[in-house]
Amino acid sequence: MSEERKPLNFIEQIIEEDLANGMSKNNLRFRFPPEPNGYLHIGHTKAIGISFGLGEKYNAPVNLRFDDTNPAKEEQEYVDAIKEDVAWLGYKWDKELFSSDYFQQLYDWAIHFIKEGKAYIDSQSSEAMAEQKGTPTQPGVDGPYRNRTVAENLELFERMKNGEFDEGSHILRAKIDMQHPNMLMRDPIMYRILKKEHHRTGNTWCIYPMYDWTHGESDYIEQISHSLCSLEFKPHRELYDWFLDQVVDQSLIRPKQREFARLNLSYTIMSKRKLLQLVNDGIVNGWDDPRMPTISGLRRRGYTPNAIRKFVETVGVAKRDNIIDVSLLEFCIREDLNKTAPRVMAVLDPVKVIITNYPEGKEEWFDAENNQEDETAGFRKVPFSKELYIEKDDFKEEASNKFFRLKLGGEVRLKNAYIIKAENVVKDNEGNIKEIQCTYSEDTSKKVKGTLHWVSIKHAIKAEVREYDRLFIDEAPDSHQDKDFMEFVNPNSLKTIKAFVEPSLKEAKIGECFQFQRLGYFNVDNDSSSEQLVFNKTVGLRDTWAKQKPKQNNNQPQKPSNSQQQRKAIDVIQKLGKKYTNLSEEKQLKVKAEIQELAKNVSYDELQPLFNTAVKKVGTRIAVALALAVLLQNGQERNGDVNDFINKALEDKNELLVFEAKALS
RNA sequence: UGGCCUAUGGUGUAACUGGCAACACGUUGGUUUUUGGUACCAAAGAGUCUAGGUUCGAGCCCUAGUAGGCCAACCA
Repeated sequence: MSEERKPLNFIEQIIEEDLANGMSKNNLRFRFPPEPNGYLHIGHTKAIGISFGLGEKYNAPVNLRFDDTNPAKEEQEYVDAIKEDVAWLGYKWDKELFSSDYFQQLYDWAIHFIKEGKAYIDSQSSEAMAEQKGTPTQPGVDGPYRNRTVAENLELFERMKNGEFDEGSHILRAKIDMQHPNMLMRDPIMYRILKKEHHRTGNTWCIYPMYDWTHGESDYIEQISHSLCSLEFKPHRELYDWFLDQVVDQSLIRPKQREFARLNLSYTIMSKRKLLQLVNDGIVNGWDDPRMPTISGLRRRGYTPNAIRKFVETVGVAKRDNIIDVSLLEFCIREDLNKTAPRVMAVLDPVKVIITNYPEGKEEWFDAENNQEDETAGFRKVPFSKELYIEKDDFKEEASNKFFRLKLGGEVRLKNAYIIKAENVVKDNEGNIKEIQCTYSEDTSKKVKGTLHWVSIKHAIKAEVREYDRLFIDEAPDSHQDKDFMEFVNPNSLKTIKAFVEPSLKEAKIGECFQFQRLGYFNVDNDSSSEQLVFNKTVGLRDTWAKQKPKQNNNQPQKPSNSQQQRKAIDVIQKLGKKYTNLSEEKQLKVKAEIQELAKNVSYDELQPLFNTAVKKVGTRIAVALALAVLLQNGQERNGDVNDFINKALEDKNELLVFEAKALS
């Protein structure tokens, strides 16, 4: 078997390098460290996928560690929800751990720091400390308590721990460097007083360690080899390493923090705080609302772990900011459901069809294939009768032959049943179509272009269908400095429909996924009961017909084409020039004309700097020559610079350039 | 008066560590089809932010610039 080299992402490359440099594969260990202060969302799935994915790839353990150092925000409810979500995604953690497990060890180390003169108690207000800290562009200054004696520090810290002081009156800081260019190194806080009950340690502690102090040391205690987090923690790495330096035993694994770009999805927000606001403001009905990008929301919407994992895998891992198009997510769920979801028929927006030549009272039960993508899926029975529903959109009195659904005088196939022909329509006083009268033919071998889905009115079950649209109408709702993301909330993100579904769906269970043929994928919502079936639309089928129809809603995002036009002519010329020499002769002529046209809007001052373009950049020089010709024609005088440029071009070995230069001389 | 990170088709990620840019989504055609779905075929779309440099050769290395992001919570 030839070994295929699958490209490695930069984190895998780092690991491979470490392995090559002698690290044992057995020492590989990862962790996923959520703070239990909210629900996991699709963005977290990337972090989960990276660390757990590495665990699977290298057969290494992955800990689930709750970063619970702030009792004010964290709750058991979130711990449970997070565990459920990670497990649902199909990942298995090695140990379930909590940073709070390490509070004693952290405390002991802190004492050690104080004794070594590497930490001290500060007793100022947070405002005073913030002022001394400086700004990103200005260094900080030492505070008045920075040089307390070890004995004094030890005593105060002891009393902090014993609860003798109020919140905010003292803190423990690492003693590093108040002038450090990295603000995180300007004597960062290690402990603060918080007289709150902790979800796990109760009232044992009233001082709690800060993230920076806790995280690296927790990694070290657990012997995590690679500690992976998102980009905004990059500046923390220096501090992470500093803290580690103070305690690390050379014979043990020293964890490495590495950072990747977090996932952003178009038309979506990822901030827990903002998601919470949607919940609190009643924009959505809870964290698991199917419109939410939370894992629980996606689950309820009908997304599968498979699809989400595939998505995260496809998205890749790198270090630059990104916005992933939701269409990729939709592709992943369609791809998965196409293979697995049983097909059924449902009519969401019904219009009545009467089959005039079908006997009154007769019914037939046809075999219908459950899933042509899956041979083992089998068949079910669907009932047929004289009166049916089809979709309103599937009928037009008159239409061009591009419309191959039902029209007067035309024939279509009813999926799994007969071919019918529309003969007549009955309308109410206002001209709305009340029923379509058709005749059927038992010859089903005939070739007809359209196939429609339908339900027998007599047998159909009423069901509620919830159709969702994106929650925001802006591609990046929280990226506008001047506008609040709430301004972009889509008021029509939920549409509730009374639909008719085939009777086989009567026994459908909560969570089950179906393809409503020709419409999309739907799953049974939690709100569903034996009296009232409720479906969520997970995602529609690809609909190439909809694209052909003239667009009715002109809310199309404006094309960024004007920004293209606004690009300065000289820049465009430069760009065109670059590829000039690689083009076919025919295309060269086109580009040449384009450059000549653009050159009319170029000033000499813009062009002049390009005269000394590097010799090897022939294409650019040709473009300059072409533009120069236009300028000269329009009265630009030939000065020394111009002549130098021309002469140099004449001496070039590239024929095209020489040709254009000759035209100038 | 700063530090750090990033820059490749519309989007995302690659490019065997320097050898004339690939894959997926999306887009556009077409074939098949009892889903205008799926599957399959094909096409268009970037010459790698700019300018210099090193090199026989640069998307990969160096220098300078530009643009974007992150850093001033007793949050994580």
